[in-house]
Amino acid sequence: MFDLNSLNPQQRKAVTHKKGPLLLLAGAGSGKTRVITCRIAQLRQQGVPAEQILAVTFTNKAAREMAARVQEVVGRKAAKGMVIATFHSLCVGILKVHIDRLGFKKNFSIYAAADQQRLIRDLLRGIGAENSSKAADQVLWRISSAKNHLIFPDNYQPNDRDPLSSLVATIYPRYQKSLKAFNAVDFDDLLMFTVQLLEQHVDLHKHYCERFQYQMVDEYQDTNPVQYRLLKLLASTHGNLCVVGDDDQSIYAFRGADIANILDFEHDFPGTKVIKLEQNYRSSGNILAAANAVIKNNQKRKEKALWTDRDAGSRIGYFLCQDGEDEARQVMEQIHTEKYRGQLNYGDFAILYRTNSQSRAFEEQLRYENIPYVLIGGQQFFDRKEIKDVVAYLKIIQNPADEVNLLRILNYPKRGIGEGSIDRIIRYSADKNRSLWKVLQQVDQVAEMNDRTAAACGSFVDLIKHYQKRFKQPLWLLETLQELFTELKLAKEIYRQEKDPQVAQRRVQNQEELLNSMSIYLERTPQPTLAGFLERISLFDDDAPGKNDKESKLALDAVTLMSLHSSKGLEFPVVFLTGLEEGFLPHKKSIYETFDIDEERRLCYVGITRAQKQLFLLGARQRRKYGKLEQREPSRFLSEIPEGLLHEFEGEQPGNNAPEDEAASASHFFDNINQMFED
DNA sequence: GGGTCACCAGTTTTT
DNA sequence: CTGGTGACCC
Repeated sequence: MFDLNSLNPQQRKAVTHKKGPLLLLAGAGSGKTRVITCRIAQLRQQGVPAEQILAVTFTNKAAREMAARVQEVVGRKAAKGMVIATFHSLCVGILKVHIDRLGFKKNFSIYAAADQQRLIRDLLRGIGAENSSKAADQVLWRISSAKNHLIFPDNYQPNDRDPLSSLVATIYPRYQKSLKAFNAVDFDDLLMFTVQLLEQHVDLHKHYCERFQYQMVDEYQDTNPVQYRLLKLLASTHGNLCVVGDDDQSIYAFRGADIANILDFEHDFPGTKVIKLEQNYRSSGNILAAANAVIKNNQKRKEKALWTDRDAGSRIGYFLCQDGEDEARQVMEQIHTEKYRGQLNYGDFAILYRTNSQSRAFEEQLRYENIPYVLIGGQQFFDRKEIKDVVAYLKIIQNPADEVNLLRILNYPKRGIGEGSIDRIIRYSADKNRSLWKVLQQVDQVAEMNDRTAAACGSFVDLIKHYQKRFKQPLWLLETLQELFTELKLAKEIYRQEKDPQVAQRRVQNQEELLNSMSIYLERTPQPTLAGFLERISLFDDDAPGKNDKESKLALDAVTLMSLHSSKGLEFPVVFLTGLEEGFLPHKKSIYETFDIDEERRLCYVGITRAQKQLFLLGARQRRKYGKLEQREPSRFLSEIPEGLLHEFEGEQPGNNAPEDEAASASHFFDNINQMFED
């Protein structure tokens, strides 16, 4: 168990709160995860059955960590039956049981971005609209945003002033209809349909209110309107809703998060008890003072101020650099100095920036200096073509109605079903109003289908049916997957297509990661099924020990490079907050288009509060952008930090004569060459 | 079906 | 300046 005396007074109050709505305003580094786990333990101790406890997070990582810590505190047995899940997996769990009430079959597929985009592009082509990936993304973005606001296709109102919205009004209903025909739902549907189910079916609503009498929500400031509605529904009978969050760290407005959810919580849930956690256990005094000074410029916020009983620590370094390269070099210099001075590892440093494109200058410099680094963000494992191809097979085996994925693999690897034949099959399917899968099974009825193509379709159908049977054997999932790889000769196909053998090898290895993923799934799941495996990977609950996993990346001893958004929730002894210039932070879009400087300020606040011991702020006087040199102004947020907290450095002297510069970098270059030979 | 070239756009992104 | 995409050609 845990010791109440080890908590500070506010934490203790939060942990012992039992009934009624609770708003926990948890500042950065205030030990909120600890409070959540202890509160769950406390509830159990007071006799609340595990089954009645629900804890919701945004990310799989957060859910996994919370589950692990709860188990640590209360023990495995007392934790059994609790639901600690992401919003999405909670909803999948509910839909898996009840989605037939919405007219879907229970083996429904989940469409991720790539599947969605393919479908939207098909639909755009169908109405003769511009079918570029960017047009599709725009439409998709609007549909997603509608769904986040619980606007169903028949309620979508196009806006006369906005040409895109009339296109969306056309596409959205068709998109939704296609999804249903394919027995598929997208990520936003998972939430929207769950809300719909609970709103339309009183018995289900009642059932889940009784089931989950105590709810805890982490990162509540990031909830969007659907999530809010879902929580409101679940809390409507017993109302023991405890939300934890920090309005100052709300940085996801662009994807629908509504900061009003946390600001208005007391109003929305009458009788709310509010507790502020303001003692910070992460950062030194100067860092907190800077963070507080910046964030207090936001008007709409819950008043709070972080404090610590630790030392002020060293002052915050500010480097006004000549340009982007100079900025990168200053960071390197500080890494060398601080690493030596503080006996630190490379893993203790993080370089943060507003936009991912800013990582390049740092990457180049780090590589030049032979400093190990990891780049967080970028292409996701399951977004890679070779992975999507294999997953498409699995999805078809599970749900042959899924036509987006069916078309993806019908002729991959090539089996002699050309574009023309595919067109004829699609047209026949549309004419007769029969599913593609059905048409493929009676392909001889399609006119103008030559025998060879018909035979190819036949063997494709047989292949899928064969594996449908094979994958029903839960004990042989891994072997069957291996068998599928071998039968499809996927590795061969990749080597054939990809000229660069190294790239090809990497892609084959990526596919093999999927086998690892499966074997981990088998180890952890008492009753494994193909559907269960697909659900995991569709929800990005990526167990693959892949190099692209944020957690395993952070385990290496390497400097971390990531966007401010990705950094939320993490901490590092030394943090470099880079690109502190007008146009980057605040970003120019926020200045001229969305007019939400406050969100940028929160982003800055998130960056500052990642630092434990040492914070460096950097910005450049000029920067090369889109090929030409641009003058830059220091960020307005810098002037919000009291001067006494800062220690200002100048970067390279302006007008440094070129010859000297070249000589310096040349000698550096030879140093590195020499080092290489010494190894 | 694949390779090349011209053109365009350029914030953040869990699930 | 880059990377990604679409059109076009073999």
